[in-house]
Amino acid sequence: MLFVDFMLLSSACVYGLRASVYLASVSDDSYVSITKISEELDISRHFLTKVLQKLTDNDIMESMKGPKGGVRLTRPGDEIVLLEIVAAIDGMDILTECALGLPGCGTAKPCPIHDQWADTRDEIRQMLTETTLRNLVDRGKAGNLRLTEEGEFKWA
Amino acid sequence: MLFVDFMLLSSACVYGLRASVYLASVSDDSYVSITKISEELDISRHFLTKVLQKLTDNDIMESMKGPKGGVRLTRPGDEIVLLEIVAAIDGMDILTECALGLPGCGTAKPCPIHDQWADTRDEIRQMLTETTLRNLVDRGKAGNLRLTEEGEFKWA
DNA sequence: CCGTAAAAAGACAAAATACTCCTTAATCTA
DNA sequence: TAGATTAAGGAGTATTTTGTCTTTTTACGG
Repeated sequence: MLFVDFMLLSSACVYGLRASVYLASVSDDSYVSITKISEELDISRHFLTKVLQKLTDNDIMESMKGPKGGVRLTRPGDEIVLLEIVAAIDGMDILTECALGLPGCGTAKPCPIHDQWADTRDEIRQMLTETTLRNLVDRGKAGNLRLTEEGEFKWA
Repeated sequence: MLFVDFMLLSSACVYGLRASVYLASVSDDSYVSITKISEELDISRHFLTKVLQKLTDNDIMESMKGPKGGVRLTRPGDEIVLLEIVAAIDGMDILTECALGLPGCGTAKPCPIHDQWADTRDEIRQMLTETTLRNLVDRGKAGNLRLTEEGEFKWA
């Protein structure tokens, strides 16, 4: 499922976000297998496994092996903000790096675009920090919004 | 000159922006050779040549071959906004695509993050639309801001 | 204890991006 | 007109990201 052009977030990060929203939407405390998630969201199972490992490594999810195993969120959806997921998968660079790609750009050694970009970056950070998984689930359920390419996803 | 991590803009786009700001800063009407630009900004000459071809294809720059040839901006720096350069090199996808990577996401078929992301995207678009090359040159000259990694660049 | 189901881990393949090199075409200068 | 210089064009390389496949480890259920 390759989307040809440039995006703000990597594919891996988008998959992680969608899976996290999905888990938040079905959350009783039970584990959900990655196979199930990959089928619901139409994402490559093996690739999603690797992506979600980063989230378990960062204590955003926890996993259990064996039958009845799978993954689940470590905290309720209203306590997990999007920034945690983005940071775990793509890192914080998008929120710290210079838009001109000059390493070390900052208030001490700014490039001409620095202040302009810093404002925009703060908007992104604020959005990612203020939005919880629960917010997205509520919005998704209220508006019957899609979580898959074809829009066939049914909210629990 | 490979910057390892994820960035909002591609390397090609960053090179194009830096070269454009450079040209705007030295602009009399003369052509500047790409070799000169690549040396001033410490960018691979061959790669920069390809990037700048996209800008000439999009009538942001014009070129001339032969001795005394090179490239120059087609318009004064205060008439060229950053969005033109970004669109020519990276395309408009960053300003139209869904943050969840769902093709076709929009007001008609929104994903749960759509409205949230649309606001942020508008901030980026506004910044890229309101900022001219001249703005960056003025800011660069006023603050002696760097345009290269080592900050050795001298504004004309 | 055994078979099965699931995540974890690692090797591999494909695609996109970033970069290099070589040849060709255009234009200037002598 | 000839030689030099510079952009354009095309082919090839390297690295990263994305995706696949196989094996191993862990846990459940009989």
